[in-house]
Amino acid sequence: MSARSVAPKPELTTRDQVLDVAERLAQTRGFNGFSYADIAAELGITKASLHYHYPTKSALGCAIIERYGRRFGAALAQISATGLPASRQLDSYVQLYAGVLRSGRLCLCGMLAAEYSTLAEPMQRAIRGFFEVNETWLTRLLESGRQAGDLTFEGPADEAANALTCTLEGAMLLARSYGDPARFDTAAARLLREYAPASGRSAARSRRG
Amino acid sequence: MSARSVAPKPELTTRDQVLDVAERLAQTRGFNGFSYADIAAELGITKASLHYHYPTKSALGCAIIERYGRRFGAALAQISATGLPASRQLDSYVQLYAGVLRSGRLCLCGMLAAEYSTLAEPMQRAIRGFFEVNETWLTRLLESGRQAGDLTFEGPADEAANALTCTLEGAMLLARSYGDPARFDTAAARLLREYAPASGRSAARSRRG
DNA sequence: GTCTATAACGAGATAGAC
DNA sequence: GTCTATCTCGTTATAGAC
Repeated sequence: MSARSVAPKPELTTRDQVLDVAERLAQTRGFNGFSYADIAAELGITKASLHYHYPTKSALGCAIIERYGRRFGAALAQISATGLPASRQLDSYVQLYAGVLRSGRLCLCGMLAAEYSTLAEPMQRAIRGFFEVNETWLTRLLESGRQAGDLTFEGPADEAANALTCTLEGAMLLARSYGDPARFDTAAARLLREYAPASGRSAARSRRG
Repeated sequence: MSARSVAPKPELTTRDQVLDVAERLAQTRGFNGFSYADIAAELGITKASLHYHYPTKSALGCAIIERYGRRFGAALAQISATGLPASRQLDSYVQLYAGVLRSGRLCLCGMLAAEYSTLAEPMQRAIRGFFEVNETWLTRLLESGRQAGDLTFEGPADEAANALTCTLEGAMLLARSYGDPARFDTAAARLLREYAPASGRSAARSRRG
């Protein structure tokens, strides 16, 4: 029985460990806020070894975004696959962001959006790609939710999706500056009340009223 | 007639010119995205001269935030002084942000919020101070506007103010990444429709309908 | 108030041994 | 695949002349 035929080994390759550390640093300190030396120190290897896996920092940056986007896309697909009402899927979507913030990080691409003008073009392209995937998914969710009478909002669904994402990204940024993650939650709760007034927490409200 | 008794001279001191350049760089590239060398080159002076005016980069950072906050506060006071209906004042407030974006910049403190964890504590404190001034002003506007029947929103005014700011900050970030300032405008227009449904553009809508 | 010169360090990156 | 050693450059910051 070869190692390849059994379940994937829990041990991570150095390549993946590097990506893990770099991703976390990028989400907490920004791409210009960490160096190869930081990663090397944390993993107990040398900077030279890092360059073997990721020749340039820009290449590392692209790899981070790519993997992050892949995982994010998979999470969206998983939400879609539940077949739940749009309002519930919207809640799950918001929880995706909330979970990142609770883990002490910001959205990778929100972070990189701030540093956008200092990043190499391949990284810029990858960031735009992330937001486009996000917007496409969210637009479809909003559109179908409105048609089903489960979601309520005015105007084009893509504009609503854009506004929604802006609020979530901004809320992460401000919540961390205030050192108060609850700020994200209240902003998110307002969004859900706005878009899905008849679902979830409104049951609690009708129990109260 | 001494120079002090006449109108303020248009010539800026080096101190102010440094602040101007540093502010613009911070708003476009982030605080970790520029160096003393960048400022010195642009002004045609040496790095050593910069250190005479601002001994450390952190001191420069604090000075930038302080002046930015002072100007922002003055702009808010000017809006208040108009005595216009809250809905119109809210529109002016949004235009404050729109103007910054149109000039090719992001909100200074939104930018610094992303780099927050890498900044010295005095800068962090200044950033929080900025957001607090902002939130206090906006909360009062929303509260008084709602009481006057000019604005409509649910829940505590401070939570609404927080959500509103999140959307504007996030919209600036995303609009620039997309290279599409109009994204900010559509997100802002949605906000105004949400909070002031009976004012301004609704007149255009009723003319259409 | 601005300069030259330089210190002291950290960054990204490469060559070549093992 | 990881290491040692090194390069080159950019960074913040300081000393001291003018």
